[in-house]
Amino acid sequence: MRGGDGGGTDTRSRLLVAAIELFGARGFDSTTMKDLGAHAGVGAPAAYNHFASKDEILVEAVTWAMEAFADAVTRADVPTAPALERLERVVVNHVLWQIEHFRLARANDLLISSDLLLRIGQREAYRRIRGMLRAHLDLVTGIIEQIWQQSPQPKLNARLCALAIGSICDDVVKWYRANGKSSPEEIAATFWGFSRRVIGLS
Amino acid sequence: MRGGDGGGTDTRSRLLVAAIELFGARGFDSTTMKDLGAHAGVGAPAAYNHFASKDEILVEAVTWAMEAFADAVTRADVPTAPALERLERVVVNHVLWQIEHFRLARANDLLISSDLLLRIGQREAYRRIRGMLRAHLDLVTGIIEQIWQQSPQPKLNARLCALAIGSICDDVVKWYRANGKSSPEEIAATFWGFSRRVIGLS
DNA sequence: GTCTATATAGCGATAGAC
DNA sequence: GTCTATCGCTATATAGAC
Repeated sequence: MRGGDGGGTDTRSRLLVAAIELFGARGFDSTTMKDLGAHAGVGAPAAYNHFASKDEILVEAVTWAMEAFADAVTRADVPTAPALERLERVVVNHVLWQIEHFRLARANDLLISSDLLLRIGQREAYRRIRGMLRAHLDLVTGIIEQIWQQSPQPKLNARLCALAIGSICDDVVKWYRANGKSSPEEIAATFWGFSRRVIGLS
Repeated sequence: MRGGDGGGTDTRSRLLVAAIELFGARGFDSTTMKDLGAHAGVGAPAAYNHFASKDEILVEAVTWAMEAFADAVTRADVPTAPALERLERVVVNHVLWQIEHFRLARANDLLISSDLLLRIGQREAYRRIRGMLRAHLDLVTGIIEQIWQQSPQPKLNARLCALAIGSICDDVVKWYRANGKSSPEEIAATFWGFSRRVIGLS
């Protein structure tokens, strides 16, 4: 866990960046220590001055990425604001984060959906990461229920709506390809429209 | 390409099943030829009596999986039916297929989103698979536009709506975990409700 | 068509010089 | 803190017996 500085400014942090980029692009197993080192401007053995193993690089990188996501989205929420505005901010922040850090986001999605951390025996890191994802889902679920208290929508399940919104936002990169002429802000606005309709608002 | 029989009934087809299951669960690189053979009841060298390489097993397996999806969803469409019914059938078939063949679906999602085929130099297979995905997206887009001709919805983009529906359906396995008590048919009905709202129907 | 044995290559990780 | 050299291991793929 260290001091929580996100990795410093030297070889160590460059290795974390390399891990995100290369694990996300090619996967964990087919990225070699030599690749990581080369991307950070050093040789393979130098990485072992900063991390105990390749597995540890993965854990630190994915943790760093998830905390960055939480900072940008979950922790940017203001619980006292009107519920509808809160949901809009969460959705827009989520979409913008996915677009601005698409390699990082893609790496996280791949690693999480393939249960890689479990496979290599990193149970504690796995639980921690999933806990952060669940916290985000809980936040969205709660906001949706709060919105419905003000304008009831009895036939829907807030948890499933939150999942639907999350599924759409996580796939934002596909949309960029399909609609390359739009700015990130326009894409975010489109997504906010989808989210409103998913939860039953006009 | 062979005769298009889907792999026969012997070791060859068991190897294809093993490839889907294991590539989907652990990824391509960390699944060994020994693993594949063991899952098919033979040793590692026996696989080379049926495939030229590990890469070829991947290409054949993912092609087989995509054709199975197209058979279940895209080709089950009846172009002369009412547009709204067509969309419902496509969405429901998509969801049910993802649930019934979740390992296969998951494997395909992982392999496609990681651009694995490109990485191992299988450009032709890559283009073919992406073409099949695009065909499905084109189908849904066309149906949505047809629906809007009957009840106009000018402010929305049909392509983006098709992408949104696809993103939700592809993530169905997450929902199964979050709502384990529902039957596949209930889940499919919920998804159809989401899809209707995404395209702006009540 | 499957096996055992093996060739060949590349991986993660370490030792020790600088 | 990084390097060169190397160990130990495992992977894909092949050769040849059955």
